Amino acid sequence: MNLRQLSDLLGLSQTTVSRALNGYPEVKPATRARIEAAARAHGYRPNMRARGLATGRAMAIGHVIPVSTQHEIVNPIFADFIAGAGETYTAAGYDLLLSVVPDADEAQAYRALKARGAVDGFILHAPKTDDARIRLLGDIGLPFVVHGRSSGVTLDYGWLDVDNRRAFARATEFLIDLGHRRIALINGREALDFAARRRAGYLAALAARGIVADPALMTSDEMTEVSGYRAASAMLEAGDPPTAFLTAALIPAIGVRRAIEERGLKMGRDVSVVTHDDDLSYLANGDDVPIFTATRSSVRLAGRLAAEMLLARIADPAGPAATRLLEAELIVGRSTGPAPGRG
Amino acid sequence: MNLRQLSDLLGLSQTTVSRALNGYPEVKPATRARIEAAARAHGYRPNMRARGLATGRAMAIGHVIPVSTQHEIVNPIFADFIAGAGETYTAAGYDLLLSVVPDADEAQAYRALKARGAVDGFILHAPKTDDARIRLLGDIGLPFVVHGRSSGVTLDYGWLDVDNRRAFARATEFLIDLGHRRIALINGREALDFAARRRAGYLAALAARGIVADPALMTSDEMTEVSGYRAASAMLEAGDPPTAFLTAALIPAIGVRRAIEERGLKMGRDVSVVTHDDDLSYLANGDDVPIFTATRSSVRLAGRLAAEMLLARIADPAGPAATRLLEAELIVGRSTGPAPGRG
DNA sequence: GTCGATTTTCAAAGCGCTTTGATCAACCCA
DNA sequence: TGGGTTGATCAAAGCGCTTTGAAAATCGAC
Repeated sequence: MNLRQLSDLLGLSQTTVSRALNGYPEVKPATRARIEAAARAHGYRPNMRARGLATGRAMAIGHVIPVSTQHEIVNPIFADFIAGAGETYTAAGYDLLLSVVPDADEAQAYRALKARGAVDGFILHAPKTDDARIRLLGDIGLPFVVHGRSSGVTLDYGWLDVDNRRAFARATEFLIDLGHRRIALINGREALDFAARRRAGYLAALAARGIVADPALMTSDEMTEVSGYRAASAMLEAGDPPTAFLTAALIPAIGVRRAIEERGLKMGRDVSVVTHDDDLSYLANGDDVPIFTATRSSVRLAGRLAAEMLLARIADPAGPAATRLLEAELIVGRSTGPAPGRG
Repeated sequence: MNLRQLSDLLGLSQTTVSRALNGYPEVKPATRARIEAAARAHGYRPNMRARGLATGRAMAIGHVIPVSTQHEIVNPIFADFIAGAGETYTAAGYDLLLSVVPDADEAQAYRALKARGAVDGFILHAPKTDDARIRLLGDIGLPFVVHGRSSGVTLDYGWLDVDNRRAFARATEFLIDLGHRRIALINGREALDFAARRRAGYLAALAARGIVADPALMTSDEMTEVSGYRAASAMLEAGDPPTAFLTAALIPAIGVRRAIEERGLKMGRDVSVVTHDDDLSYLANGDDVPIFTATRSSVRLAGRLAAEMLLARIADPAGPAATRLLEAELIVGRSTGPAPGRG
């Protein structure tokens, strides 16, 4: 059923039917009611391509996911973010267009989406320090919001981020307060902006308490179980091992726990662990009492909020881009305790 | 840059330019080359809405993700599947349209996508036993492929599935061969078809060896770390605890390991664990030697293959729907060993 | 009843593309 | 030299919608 058929059926012009359905005021209430009833009865839905062609709007938001043999951006965090953003889009009548591309083609993918008129805006994931994609999106000219920030980019752009620096500084202070001095940082890849900020927070907190950072206690890698396990294993085997670990996500934290327990040590007693927790729906950090002490910030909520910011900007592209900084909470679980020998 | 501008620029008609770019034969090679060069130089890309309107094809595939307060389908498996399917779509010039809807609206979401002409086909995720959505999609009339199967649905439909029954039967036999008799099944929600099949495989293997299944050793729940932990904890505390666990995914298996080690037991020595492993990119089951003995089948590959099947069907909708059954491999890791007392 | 103002409805153009049917030029063979 | 083919290009219609500008219907006041 298309607009012409519907309007023929009603004995009205397409104009009137279109206006009635789109809420324009110049339609007699009785007529509007009749039209709406007929539309509902016949399950009429405007063809989105035709409408898009006429209005110039795609009613869709683009998310470009680069896949690489090197790094995995297809991670669980992404799934929850998408779910959050998707809820917002659906409620607002927007679709979510996912473009999975080899990472070498990422820039092309953004350009193509714009040139084909496929989307009205973008969300940019996992920004790196001084991320060239932000400038690219600026050039392209469609509204966009960055999930995270990118130090070094001077452009005015919209973003939504967690205060990663603060979160990791607080986590580090928390461990120092428990008497820990040998605190390891198992970080994500520090080319990623959020990882660099976390490291800065960690270093600042150590420095503030007069603790000299030990390069041997800092690693930066993909956030997988195995990388957490490997890094922690190596550090625990070395002389003067850490008494506490700070990890970038729950999954590497699970690897760290494996390394700890494999050595007959007990997490929370012999070795403490604090992780960042993205509050993923299917990977809860325990229930009543969290397994891991963590800096927590819901990535799903971030998705919802970022989507709202983007839709707002699409609706009104004027003015400076909005930014929003979320605070992570520090939740105490069973993975931390006083440094050994300080009971 | 649109088609008219490009053809004006070249002094040709839109017809000729369109034909040249779409590979039709009735264009002089020299002209075609000139057109292609100009198109490339100006970054011309056909507006997908206009093209879709003219051709009647959306060049997009719909994935509907129901979100619920009850169950989490937004799971890590989904992310990897999407990544696999997305690669195929991109290579074929298709887009991936993700629709995140409250689960009560799922049927409406499919209908709306069709009515709005937004997609050329669907992939259906996580089918339940006798899943009504399959009939719905049949009614709707757009091609679709189910990731999984649905017992009880008589309709002829396309699907791609892992032989879950066989996989879990083999895993169970493997444990029996190691001397285990008290084998627990920590299953996914058995309303989901794949979970029901796994249970059937497990029960069949026990029965074949004359072992009476114990209802106290079978649970069925969301596949989270916590649910794995809880189920395993309860069973280990009870009288006559299991000596081996079979879990539905890596994440609950991690919960099971936590329960085991929390009791001072050692996984692989005191208690064995076999899990299904979807071979997720960011949640590898160890590296050289797997952490968990597992039935492994790449969900990302499944995504790629399912997408190929769907695109093939869109290209040629005639004939019976294709189906494909993948075999899971049984890989031996460090989480299994002889039943205690049989060393 | 009439006239101007206000509602309400309509016809038609246009969004950017594909595709049908026609035109025009070039070619071949009788 | 002319008519039938073939090859290359074009003008125009149409996809289903929104939106502009005009027309028709209704209304209020005299």
